[in-house]
Amino acid sequence: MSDDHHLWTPLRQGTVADLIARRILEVIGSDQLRPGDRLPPERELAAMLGTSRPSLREALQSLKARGWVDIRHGSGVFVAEPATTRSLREALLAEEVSLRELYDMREVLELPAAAWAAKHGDAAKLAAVQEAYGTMMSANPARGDWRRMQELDAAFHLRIVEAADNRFLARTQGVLQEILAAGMGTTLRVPGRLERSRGEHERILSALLSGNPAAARRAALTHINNARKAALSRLHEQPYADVAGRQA
Amino acid sequence: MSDDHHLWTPLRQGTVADLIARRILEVIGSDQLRPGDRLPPERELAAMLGTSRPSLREALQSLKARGWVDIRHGSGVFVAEPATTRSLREALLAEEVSLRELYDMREVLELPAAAWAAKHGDAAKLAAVQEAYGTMMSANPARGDWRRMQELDAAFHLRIVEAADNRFLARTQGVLQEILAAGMGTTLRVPGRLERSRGEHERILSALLSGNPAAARRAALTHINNARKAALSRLHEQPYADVAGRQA
DNA sequence: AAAGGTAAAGTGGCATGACCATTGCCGCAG
DNA sequence: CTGCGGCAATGGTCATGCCACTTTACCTTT
Repeated sequence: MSDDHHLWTPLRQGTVADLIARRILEVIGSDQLRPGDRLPPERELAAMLGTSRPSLREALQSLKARGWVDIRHGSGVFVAEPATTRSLREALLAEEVSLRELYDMREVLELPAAAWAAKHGDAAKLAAVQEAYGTMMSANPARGDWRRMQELDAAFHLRIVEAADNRFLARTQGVLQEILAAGMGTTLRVPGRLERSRGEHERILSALLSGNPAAARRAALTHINNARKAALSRLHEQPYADVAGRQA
Repeated sequence: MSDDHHLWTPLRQGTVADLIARRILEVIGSDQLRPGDRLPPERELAAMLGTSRPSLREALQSLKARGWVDIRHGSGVFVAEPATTRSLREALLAEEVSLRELYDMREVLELPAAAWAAKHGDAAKLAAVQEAYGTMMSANPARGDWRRMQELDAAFHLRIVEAADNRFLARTQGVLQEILAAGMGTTLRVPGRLERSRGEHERILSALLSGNPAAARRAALTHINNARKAALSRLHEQPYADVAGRQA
């Protein structure tokens, strides 16, 4: 059989509910409708779109799940605030796996990785670790650019795992970091955490460079445990302080 | 006015669609329904939940938007595969990972898993491990059904990891097993391997049931090392003999 | 016997229409 | 001017019927 199938696109793609959802997103995206604005009543909107009310409602549920609209019984459907959107998405990501599971997984991956890197890591990859360390140390946190600080931190740990010379391990660590970053902000903003973290990083690095697997393992464990504590304290304080009261 | 309002909780919280969605998530989260499984037909499920089909459909659209289910016109509603698992597998299949890396990864994942399962594993999940063990022992290898033997073996190890109560860990192990199975046949056909493997499994299981983390860890390490040797010896003989032509 | 087409059953997709529940406003009574 | 009661607007839920897609089994054709 030939590979012409990609030439033919369906006349109408997706279900009606999906089409409606996309259409509404277009309108919101084009600023014809701004956060806080009310959409037309379901009955009217369905008529305008030439569909039934159930189909429209399915589309609205989909948008609501993704945090784009806010449905209030008795008053109407409103375009949601962007802040609400973001926190909702984060909450959903966090719901998938708990913080405990994620940090336990860090132990599973990073302790053997540190040990292996110290034992077998070749010079080039260890140099990459060292370079990431240097970049991180020279970054200035005064500007409050926490996002960049987090990226540098993640890069440092990823270099270590890569030095362990196991692609499966490295890939898994990459996915773990993604989830961790998406589910919560950096833990470095916890008072005093940044300074302590730097010291811990230094201990890990020197253990790697001196080729001491046991020390590298211990240093990594200490670091992860402290990061875990910081993450938990951050959760207990004021999670999502900027959207307080707007939650469903 | 007094602050008694928190004493009074609404009889039923949220809309029916939301309740249904939460209910389905519970079922999925409790592992009674696994990725790839099909949900009951909409009509039946709606009847079981005591609601109407439109309400159920709204809930399904919400779950679909959040990536929990996969709805296929004409065939059914299926539990979706977590995005993390999918991306991991794709990335790993693209680049060819070596046997060494795969078996090293088994150590990384399964040693802590065995230790945790022995230490904290709840009775139900340990019972699942024992059941998998029984099924594996009662299977008759005389029929030469190596594919089934391998599946049972993989199931046994997966149950252990699941007993460690970490969903991220369990998913990663699932991907690892898939790749291991796709890349090479079972190592159980190596002469004498089946018998030795059974003894090793028995030692792991008894360590788990007696709640001895250190012993569980040692037993798992021994098992993996022996499996690695068998895999290597098999590789030198007739690599991929039994899976030729069965690949996608 | 193998290949292909066809019909039927199972399942999701969509529409209609009716009624219930909540909210917010407006007018009326005090 | 204030309070409250009712009414209209709007989302929430349900029942029912039919359409569209997928899959499977069977039957025809070669």
